[in-house]
Amino acid sequence: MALTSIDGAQEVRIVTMADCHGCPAIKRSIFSLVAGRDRAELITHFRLVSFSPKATVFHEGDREPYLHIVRGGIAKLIKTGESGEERIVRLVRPGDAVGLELLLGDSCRHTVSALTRLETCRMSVDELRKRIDANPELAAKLFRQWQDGLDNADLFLTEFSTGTAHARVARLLLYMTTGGIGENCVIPGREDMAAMLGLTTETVSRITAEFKRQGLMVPEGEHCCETLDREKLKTIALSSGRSTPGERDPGDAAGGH
Amino acid sequence: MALTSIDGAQEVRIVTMADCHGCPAIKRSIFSLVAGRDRAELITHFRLVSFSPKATVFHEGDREPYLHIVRGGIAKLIKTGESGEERIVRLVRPGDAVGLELLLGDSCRHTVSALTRLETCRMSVDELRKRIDANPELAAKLFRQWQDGLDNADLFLTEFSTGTAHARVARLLLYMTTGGIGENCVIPGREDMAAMLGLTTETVSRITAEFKRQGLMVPEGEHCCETLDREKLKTIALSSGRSTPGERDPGDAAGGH
DNA sequence: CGTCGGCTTGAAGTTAATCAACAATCGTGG
DNA sequence: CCACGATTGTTGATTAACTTCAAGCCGACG
Repeated sequence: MALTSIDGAQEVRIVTMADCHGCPAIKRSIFSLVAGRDRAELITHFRLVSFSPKATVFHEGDREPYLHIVRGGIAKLIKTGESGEERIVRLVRPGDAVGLELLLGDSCRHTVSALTRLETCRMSVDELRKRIDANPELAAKLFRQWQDGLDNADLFLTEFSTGTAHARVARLLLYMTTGGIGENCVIPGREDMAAMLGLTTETVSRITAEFKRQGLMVPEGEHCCETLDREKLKTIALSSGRSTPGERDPGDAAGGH
Repeated sequence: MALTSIDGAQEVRIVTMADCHGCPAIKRSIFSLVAGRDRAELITHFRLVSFSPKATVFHEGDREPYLHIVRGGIAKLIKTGESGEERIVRLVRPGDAVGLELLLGDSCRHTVSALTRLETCRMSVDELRKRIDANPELAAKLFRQWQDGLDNADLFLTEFSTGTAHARVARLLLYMTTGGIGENCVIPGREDMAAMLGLTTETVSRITAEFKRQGLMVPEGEHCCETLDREKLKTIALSSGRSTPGERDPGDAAGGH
């Protein structure tokens, strides 16, 4: 067995002012408005943590003393069903906080793990609570974070859990490679895609393979894909699925060789 | 055209202290800790609003000056897709707030309408904002509200958008008649169920009919259902669906007559 | 009494899951 | 550097599940 429960392949470091300045998440972060001397004090409570892909940040049900703000990379939030199946309920990107529920004294709602290489800024829940009481603007920032989470959840519900398999895959590809999440061009593994879309890995594989054959996506490097035909994918994302009626594409049918 | 946009079949009333005392939502409400003189002042900004089933509270995209706290009944939050199809992304119950996003200056995220007869306590967004700045405990209450929304969204994602149609319907029935939502015994119309489960009304109808024939649910009155076989429904909710292999049930097959 | 909306049912057609095999890729250690 | 086993991705054949289209039913209501 691989020691799945202890895959905290992480590394921890003190945070410097330089880290903060270079932080790609600073704008969206809840601490964006804390500056100068205050920030200097604040960051003594921070730690930089990095996780290799698939490493775990939280386990569902745990009661952690820290929450994390994502600095770089993408993390997935997983709910494990009673029958053991895993469902990815949303992805988080730089600037998002994970573990906000800890602020309320609750236990972790999801298992959070790294989809890509992940870097977070870790902070004590208690410390954060103190600051919230003192600073109403911070509360507003947190409202926004929660709202972002909700919007994200709605997105997964409306875009990734509705419609045909073709439409879902198309929508996910667009999502992963546009403003929403994709700074670069990250295409998750088939299993992760399946867990986001409520499909099987086989189905996802078939459909992505089909898209590739049709030239709608051209893989570049590992889990990366620079060129995709956004327009056509958008059509598929909207329509109920396959090639638009009337516009059959003779190219693919014979694809299997 | 039916004036669909103006189906605000509502009635508005000033709020009295007695209303507050009798409020079934008082415990979960964000204002639970405001009492005495403060409350007396507070409620001058409240209005009681009641909606008949299907009436609309908010329209997605609108910028309303009020948010609502549900006092009684159940409301549905609807997202309308680009192709016009409606998806119910969650239900809210007494004590829940709708329109929190208005606090952040955003427009309404969902079309909110009454599933059952609905009574809400309406409040000015601006007034609420003032109070938040003055009262950190209120912020904490709001955190909780947002978190409840998130939990609810996760529930819809994991319970109602995954698994076979049988499992989904079973889970929804259990949800509607247990702690989660169901004080009484509300069974939504087939179309609403379909919109929550990502299925067609026909499929939902078939499955509920099947459940009825098997005696798993016995309708009582209009959209109400007192007796249901929770245990068997739980089994169906977990398993991938129909009668467990080996334990075929001879009762149903001939059901059609 | 007739019509309308919501529910049920049937038959046919599609779609995606399942089971099973195989290919490609990765990481590891020889 | 290559060989090996272990993942991860691809593909096919088959079956089960759900949708679609179409019709009929029932109760409410004008």
